[in-house]
Amino acid sequence: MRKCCCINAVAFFSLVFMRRIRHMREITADLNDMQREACCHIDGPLLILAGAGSGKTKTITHRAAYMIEQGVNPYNILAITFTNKAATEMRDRVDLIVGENADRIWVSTFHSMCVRILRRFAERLGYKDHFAIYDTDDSKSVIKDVLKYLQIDHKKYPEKMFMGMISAAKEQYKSPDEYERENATDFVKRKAADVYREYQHRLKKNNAMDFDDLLYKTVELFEHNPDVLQLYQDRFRYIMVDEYQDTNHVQFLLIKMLARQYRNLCVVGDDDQSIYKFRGANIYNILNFEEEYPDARVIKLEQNYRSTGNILNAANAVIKNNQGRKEKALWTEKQGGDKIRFRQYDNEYFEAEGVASEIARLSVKDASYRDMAILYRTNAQSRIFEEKLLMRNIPYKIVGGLNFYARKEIKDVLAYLRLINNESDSQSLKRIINVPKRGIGQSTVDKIEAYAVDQDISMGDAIYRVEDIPDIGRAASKISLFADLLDELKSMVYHGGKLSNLYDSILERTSYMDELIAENTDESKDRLENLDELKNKIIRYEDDNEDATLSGLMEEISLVSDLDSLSDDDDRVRLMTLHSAKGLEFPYVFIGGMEERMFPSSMALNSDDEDAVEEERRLCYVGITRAMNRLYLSASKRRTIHGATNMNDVSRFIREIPGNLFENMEEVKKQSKPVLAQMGEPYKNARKYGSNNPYVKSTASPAKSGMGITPSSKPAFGKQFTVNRAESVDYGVGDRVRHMKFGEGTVTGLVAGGKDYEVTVDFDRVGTKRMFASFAKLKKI
DNA sequence: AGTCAGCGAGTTTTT
DNA sequence: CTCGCTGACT
Repeated sequence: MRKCCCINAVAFFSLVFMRRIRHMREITADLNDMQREACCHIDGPLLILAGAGSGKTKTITHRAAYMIEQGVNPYNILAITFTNKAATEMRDRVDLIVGENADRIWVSTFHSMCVRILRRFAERLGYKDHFAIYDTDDSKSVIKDVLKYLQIDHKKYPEKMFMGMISAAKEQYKSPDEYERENATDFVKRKAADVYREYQHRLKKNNAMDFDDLLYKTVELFEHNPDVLQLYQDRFRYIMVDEYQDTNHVQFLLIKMLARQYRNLCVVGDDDQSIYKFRGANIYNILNFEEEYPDARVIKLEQNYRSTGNILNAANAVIKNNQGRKEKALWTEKQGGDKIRFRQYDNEYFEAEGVASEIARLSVKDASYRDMAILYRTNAQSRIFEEKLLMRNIPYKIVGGLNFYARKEIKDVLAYLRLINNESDSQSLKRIINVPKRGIGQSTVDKIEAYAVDQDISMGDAIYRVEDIPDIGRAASKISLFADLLDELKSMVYHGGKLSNLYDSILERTSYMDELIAENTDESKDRLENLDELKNKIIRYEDDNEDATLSGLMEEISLVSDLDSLSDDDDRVRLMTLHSAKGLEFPYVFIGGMEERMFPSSMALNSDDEDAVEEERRLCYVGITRAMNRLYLSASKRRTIHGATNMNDVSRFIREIPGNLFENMEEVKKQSKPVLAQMGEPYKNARKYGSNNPYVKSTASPAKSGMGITPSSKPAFGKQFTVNRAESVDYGVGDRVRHMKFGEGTVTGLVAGGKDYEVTVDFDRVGTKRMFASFAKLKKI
């Protein structure tokens, strides 16, 4: 019996041992030499310079798995990523390799890591653990109040300027006092220091932190509480930081503090993909890593597994034009491949149309919609692409863009939830005290606020003392009703009610939903849909978290972006900014707006910062390297921005790509010549004066439904690329159709014009309209 | 207190 | 072009 046990024990251990050996081999088996080296370097500082598509995620996930196999307790591993999506992906992939226990690795973004730490030790900083997280909108309205309070003219000194300065100060880990001291001679910055100080004061009053505070306060916490720092240093013996080129100074400090004891710090990044300088990312964190950690091992991953040779060569050719980068040479085994397609269109409608028609073509024979992405420099560009995709019934998804949580109805309801969660949150209170209308006007709100400031209490407390507030008049009873409503909702939380029920109660008790239903417009229907969507998110949160709490929900909502919910399984074309595309890959990539002043942006071109254009170029590099099989680049000769039409040269980045990499080399050469060379003498002078010049301004009135620029643009503007052939339409007289703006209606006329169909529709809401089929967004229903 | 018209201003990227 | 704000009016 006993012997039997022994044998079993031996067998068991050898089994485990063999499994481990096998695993070790397995873990590193499909890595290349460099990747394997990075994977197996566990102790001491390590810098992995990972070029685009070089298997970076694979390497670090395998590294985590390898560490666990080597006996490192997963509990002692911290992996910091830039986005929640990257965090989830990393966790899933480690799970896949090591199975159980991987969930004990702490994988998170900088911000969510900080929130977790701060919640636990909030009181050491004078905060309550239910503190709210303010987004940019919230901050802005606080700043607005501060400016009013300090009697600073917000027209002369806009909120945005102060926000930028305060943010920059926080990223540098500068307190208001330090900031003031360092800028004593600068009039505006001295003012900014005052705003900064008062802003922080108010945030604290509201028991709220902004995004920058999350990082700042964590560093502050560690600095003043060695015991807390010790706790986390002990826990995080192995630290990995992804996208290290995007870290700012506070993040640098944070990591440095945490890693000080064990020095097992592995950072991964690519200086060529540093595209967040505008929000404080300091590229020198990665460039000078070896100076900070002289004993650091440096490993370069230079083999690209993603893109074909042509695409990679184009990317290399572009990025080569930047100074001051770490020399590296990405290479691939996939030589050749499809050549790059570039095309310049007459205007942005034709450009979008061209892209949409190519997508339609590809979807028929080569690819699924999910394999394709349209990338652009600014969110504003998405609209036209959206229109044209809609017209062709191509399913698409806009990633990022105007944040779901930034919508009015969502912010309103969230403000209720936030206020219930954190009664000090005056900002949320002000937002909803009269939403929906309950007869509490601005002057009343001002009186409550003045009283709260005077008594040094929050507005949330003040509304319970209406009888003490001077001059409140007959609004008092209304305020009390509001306070009662809040009490009722709060009690639901105290009694452990479900969050989704709380949500329903809010909508019900405030009649918020009823009002929208009564409104019965397309817009209100949209809003109702969004509210439903929010409810789904809440239910999903409850399903995913056994210990679902209101503050947990608020946190998730503050820190999770649209980007993170991007799933691979819905078959749609992805539309997003180049920034959002970082870290993703697609077989077919379209980059639109390849024009001077679009990309590189006019901001960058006008900037005194020499590096501004280089950052744009890095962005271009990021964009190009997203493509696996084929890359489409497009530009538009004319583009209407804010009502004015501009003529733009083809982007310098196009000219930086060697001609032989293009499918249509000759055409590209012709098109990428500056516009004035194509247009001839009379227009030369016009260009110099930029967009305010009458010659450049469009004389045609640009059109409500995109009809302003007709297909027959003048030959004087060089070679034409007519893209819109006559569309065939799938509806006829008598059919019901839906228009994006005008709603539903009945087709009453359909006339074939020279190039297009002229459709007459009798809309239910707005009456009869006549439009061209290729521009109207009509869908048969 | 609430609504609505008219005006001016601002437009890069986001955790 | 599209918000957002102001100020006059109901």
